[in-house]
Amino acid sequence: MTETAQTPNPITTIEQAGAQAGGTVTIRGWLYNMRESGKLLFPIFRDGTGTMQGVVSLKEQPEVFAALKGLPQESSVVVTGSVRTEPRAPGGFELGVTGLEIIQRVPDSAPYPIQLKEHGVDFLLDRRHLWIRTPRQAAILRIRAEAQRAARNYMDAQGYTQTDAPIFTPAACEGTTTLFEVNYIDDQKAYLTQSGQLYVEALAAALGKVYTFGPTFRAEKSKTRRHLTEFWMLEPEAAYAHLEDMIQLAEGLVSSVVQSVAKNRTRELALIERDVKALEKIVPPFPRITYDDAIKVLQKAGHPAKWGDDLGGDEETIISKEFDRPVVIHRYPTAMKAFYMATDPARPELSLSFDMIAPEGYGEIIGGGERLADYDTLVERLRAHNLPEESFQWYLDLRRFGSVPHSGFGLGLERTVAWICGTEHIREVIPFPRMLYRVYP
RNA sequence: UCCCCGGUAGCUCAAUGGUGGAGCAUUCGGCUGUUAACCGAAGGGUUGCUAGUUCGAAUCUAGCCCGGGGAGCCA
Repeated sequence: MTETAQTPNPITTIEQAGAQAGGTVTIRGWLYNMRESGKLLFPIFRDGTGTMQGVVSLKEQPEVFAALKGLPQESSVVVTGSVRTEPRAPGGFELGVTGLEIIQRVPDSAPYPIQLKEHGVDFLLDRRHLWIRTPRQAAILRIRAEAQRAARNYMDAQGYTQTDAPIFTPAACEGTTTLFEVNYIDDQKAYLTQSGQLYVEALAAALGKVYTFGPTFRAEKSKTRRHLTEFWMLEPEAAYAHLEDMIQLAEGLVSSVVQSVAKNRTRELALIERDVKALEKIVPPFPRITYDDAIKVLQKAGHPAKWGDDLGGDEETIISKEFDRPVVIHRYPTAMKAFYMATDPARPELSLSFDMIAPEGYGEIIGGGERLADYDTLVERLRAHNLPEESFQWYLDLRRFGSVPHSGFGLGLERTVAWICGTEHIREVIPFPRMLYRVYP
């Protein structure tokens, strides 16, 4: 592509174009769609920042008209024209096109596959690399970026240092879920991390308050709208922190992320038709109930739950529907939580754990709690969970050398963003979703 | 791994066991304010695969393949 900077008109983005009404600008992008009406063409351009309608009249711009007429969807173009206020145009502005440079013309023999109409999920996921060009998908990805930025800002402001846990790990962090095994160098086996949890504990003992924010992998055969095999998790961990500290941090983090998106991505939220009012209500403190009370709520709702049962998706939905904000459920039975979870000294059958359940049935977005600090108890738990002790020697070192109370949690980015966006499925909120039976494109 | 639903034109979907259709997309024609524009015409099919029942199967049966949703498990 040739450099077009020699054009006398300023190159601008569609997002910025409205501010230059009355002026002439150049936009570099793609032809999103085109409507024709006799001797008038209404091309709609997109450039990644938005879409803008153009107008070309045969009478006034015969050369541009001829070049544009019949140009297939998604052909790349550099267009020049005058920006003007136009109530009839979507967005309120339109571009009176006076110049057109076609960078690449999509061949007529193989037209762009994605139309401006509904498609099936399978079709779209097979063409995810093109699907992300549609305004809705682009808006969701911008909201994701805002959520990530806001999350980092909040953690940094709370005095947490961002660190990074390894992707290759020698063994499971938690014995329960399935791991992706990879061939490491010279016949060694390694696994893709399912959580940075253990490593972030070591980093907390080194740096005090830390968090990681990166991809994690779970080879679970889960086929639901809430699951991905590769997803991003933000995992804070703080030395000398207790359960209550983490619940408050989680409330602050989630509300800060939601408020930032509501404030800074209003255009995108409007485009995907998400009710901002529901988001503005997300301010701390969030409702909290104990696991004990959660069981009672379920029983009152006519659900045959009994103490000791795990809370599945249906149960979470029943509880979350009682509130219009995320709800914190804390102190689950020790038996149903990971081996490293600390127990409640007042009631040893309970763990100092908590989950945060998003409203509207989006499920668990946070899981965490206080960690076991005692060496002997931790060794007992490793054995009880049938975990290979030799792989955890470095982790046990954290209890040998200056063990302290410490706590943390994991926040699932995609579930959080899916809830904020109100998307049907979690796969829409990550650029290239990795799911059961789907690793293409 | 288990349970439920689906697979028909490029896409979204119709079609009582009796000649496989529509809208959109594509190509051609028309239209000076369109809003997934509209109007007219044309091309486009091994009905997921295999076997079976039947005079006759997109339709009924069995097996397999692929996809979706859910359970379990989890963020």
